[in-house]
Amino acid sequence: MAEPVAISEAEAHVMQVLWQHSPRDADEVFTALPDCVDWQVATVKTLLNRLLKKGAVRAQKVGRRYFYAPVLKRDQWLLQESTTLLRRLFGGRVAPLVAHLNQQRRLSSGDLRDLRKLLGVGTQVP
Amino acid sequence: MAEPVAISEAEAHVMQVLWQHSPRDADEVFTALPDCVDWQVATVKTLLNRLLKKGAVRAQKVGRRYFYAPVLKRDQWLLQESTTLLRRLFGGRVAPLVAHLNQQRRLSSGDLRDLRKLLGVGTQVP
DNA sequence: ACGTTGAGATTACGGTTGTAATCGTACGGA
DNA sequence: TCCGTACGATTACAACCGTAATCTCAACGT
Repeated sequence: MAEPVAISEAEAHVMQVLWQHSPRDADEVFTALPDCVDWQVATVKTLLNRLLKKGAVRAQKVGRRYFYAPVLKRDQWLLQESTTLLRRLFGGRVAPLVAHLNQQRRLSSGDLRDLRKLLGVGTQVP
Repeated sequence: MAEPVAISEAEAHVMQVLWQHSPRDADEVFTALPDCVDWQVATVKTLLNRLLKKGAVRAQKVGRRYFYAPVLKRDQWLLQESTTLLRRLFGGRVAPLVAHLNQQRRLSSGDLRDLRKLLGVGTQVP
């Protein structure tokens, strides 16, 4: 049934690099982290262990070290986080979010174009 | 400058009732909470105090009790939470979120209609 | 004047999170 | 064979969170 594994902010950074490419060992995860994340290796190991305990990643021992791979799927995580936020803030629907962003002038013309394209609005006069 | 006052989940519930109507005292907040939130009055008072300390609400003493009102604006909060999530998950843009929901078949026809209306797609043949 | 009571203030306490340092130990090199 | 080293495992620790109970003191009623 897959209970909703809750991933913290920091843990999510680790997942991101594992989603990018896996399996990877702790050190590889460490070096693959974006520059904006400035941790010690020890921190990465802690997070990997927490993720293991949560069942969000799995580890395979090769020699003396472990290689980690995601168990939680990225799509599942995206959906979970998104719907949680939409529920908390906008009654679970996405249109009010877009409306809000629009009202607050936070939609670029690029955003609008992408959205229109998505919604099949492209069916105009060729 | 208004630093981004961070509101926790539980605190947000309290803010919601204050945004609905304010000022209110602790007891009024307590009774105005939705049924799904099942707290003791003490809990509400704790949260109100934490919000006070964070500067998210302000209190005015009348007789022996305090009446609370939001300082943090709802719109500001909505925008903050939304953009934070969009940044964390979708590179800060909203179209990929909608695309994802769509792919995962999480957009109802009502959602689609609302979105189209919002995006001025309504300009069709009358 | 005094006690009751009800409001806010203080304290509690276990869990999670961010961020590591340190410990223990198995492998590989000398 | 012995030692250093490089990993994972264990431990640390403060802040924040959810969730309250208890304490304290001022005001109201008698």
